[in-house]
Amino acid sequence: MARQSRIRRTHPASRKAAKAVVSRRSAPKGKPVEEAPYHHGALHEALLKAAEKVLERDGLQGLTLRAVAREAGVSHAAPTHHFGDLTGLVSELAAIGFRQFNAAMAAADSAGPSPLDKAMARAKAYVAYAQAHPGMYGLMFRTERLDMTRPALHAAARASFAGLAGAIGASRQEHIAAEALSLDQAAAIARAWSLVHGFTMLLLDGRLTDILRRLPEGTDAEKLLDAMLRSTVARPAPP
Amino acid sequence: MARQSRIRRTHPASRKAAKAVVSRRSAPKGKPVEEAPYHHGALHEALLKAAEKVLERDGLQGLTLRAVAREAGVSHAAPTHHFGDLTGLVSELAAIGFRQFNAAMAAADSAGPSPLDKAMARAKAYVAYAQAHPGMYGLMFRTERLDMTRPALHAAARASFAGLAGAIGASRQEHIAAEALSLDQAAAIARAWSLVHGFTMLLLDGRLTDILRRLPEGTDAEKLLDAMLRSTVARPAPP
DNA sequence: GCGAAATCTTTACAGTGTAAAAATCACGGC
DNA sequence: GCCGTGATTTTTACACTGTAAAGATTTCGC
Repeated sequence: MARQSRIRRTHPASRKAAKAVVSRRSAPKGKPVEEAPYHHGALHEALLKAAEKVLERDGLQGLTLRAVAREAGVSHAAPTHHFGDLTGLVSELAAIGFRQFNAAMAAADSAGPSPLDKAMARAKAYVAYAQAHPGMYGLMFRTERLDMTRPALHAAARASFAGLAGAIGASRQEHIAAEALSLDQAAAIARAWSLVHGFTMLLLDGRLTDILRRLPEGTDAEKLLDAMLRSTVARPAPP
Repeated sequence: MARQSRIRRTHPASRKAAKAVVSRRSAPKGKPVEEAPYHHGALHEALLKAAEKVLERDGLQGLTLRAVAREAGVSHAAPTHHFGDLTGLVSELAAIGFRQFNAAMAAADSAGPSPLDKAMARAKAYVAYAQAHPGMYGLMFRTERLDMTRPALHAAARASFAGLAGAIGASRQEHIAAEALSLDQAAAIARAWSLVHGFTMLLLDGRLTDILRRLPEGTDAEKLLDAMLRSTVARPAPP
């Protein structure tokens, strides 16, 4: 699609026309005088970093193959060799997102004495990651252009789910097997995941701003999340 | 973006080159012999119907202005005059989706004697609508290209939220004011909405297939939803 | 060192959104 | 009745996108 906002292009026109130019590729923040070699050397990772930058700066709409190539200072077709197509790039980036997310969840796991505190801390870490990296979370959960059969993405997403299932199992003092699940266990997992994922999506989509505006002065999303999780314990009334 | 799948185009090339052709525009299922007038007459609604058709057939990715114009048998620029841009068309279509959704929820409201049964019926109707119209639900909740300030969309979405809030209030035997909300009320609303919306999104995204596969033979999404809602009542352990 | 393979650029093409101009028709005032 | 004005629709044009194919350059195994 043609985006309306014009974006500055960093890639110079042609090598032949750039006789006097010292550096053919000028990465946005790279050292200025380096003679950029024809072979980048570590373009794979550079493209992924550029992609994350573009994603968080311009959103999902702005995350295009050509924008990433511009950000990395290479020709627009360079990413193809490393990722095949846009789905490939997006999937690799989503895998990075899942690994970041897993690390954030693991870090939150240490806090809290009681299992209830642990669960609250995990839920808050979940939402906090999504708020800190809205582009990434959106990429991981709201994009149809993900190829879940890619090994890196599949493994990272699976690890994320295993962490969730393990936490649920621990809070119920059960072991959750890798294969079979009881309906009760599945319901507990689906309930926890749906609750926190749904809240996150509604929050990122701005669907909760109306609710937040009607609350007492200065009540933010985290307070609402806290109250919601607490009410899940105290008040057994279903929707 | 350039889509890979070639799509047949129904719109003939040029009027001047179509001397022998009786009907200039041949709508996909219209009566064959009608001489299509230059002015369509009801193009606005025809475009919206075509858009819904394209959405449910080709998904969000396939919902383009030009595809809708082809489906309706008009030139690719015709929708611009009626909707301004793609955001306009998508927003009007989302408004239709919210109205459909509201009607489905209202229809489910009659069932069930106890308030708990009512709540379960509402939740099931919610998920059922999304499963029956996955494209529409995705459009309503997973698209950044929505202009929520458009009157039709704003009103329809607001009505949908009011229905939810009203149902929560009824189940708590409270009146939920249009302006102020207590933290407790907001938490109850956020909890119900997050739970059902999160479940729906995970389900539509295929993120629950792993869970469903590990369940006893023949357990489908509705059974899992039922168990999840029931466990929300019976089991007070948070995530 | 040298040929083969990997990496990167150029070129090309079909598809997209959107703006502007041209064409066609409906309709109200005379 | 008819004519101009405005609404509706098509044509044309352009910048952007993904992707394929071919050429240029460098690295690497031998």
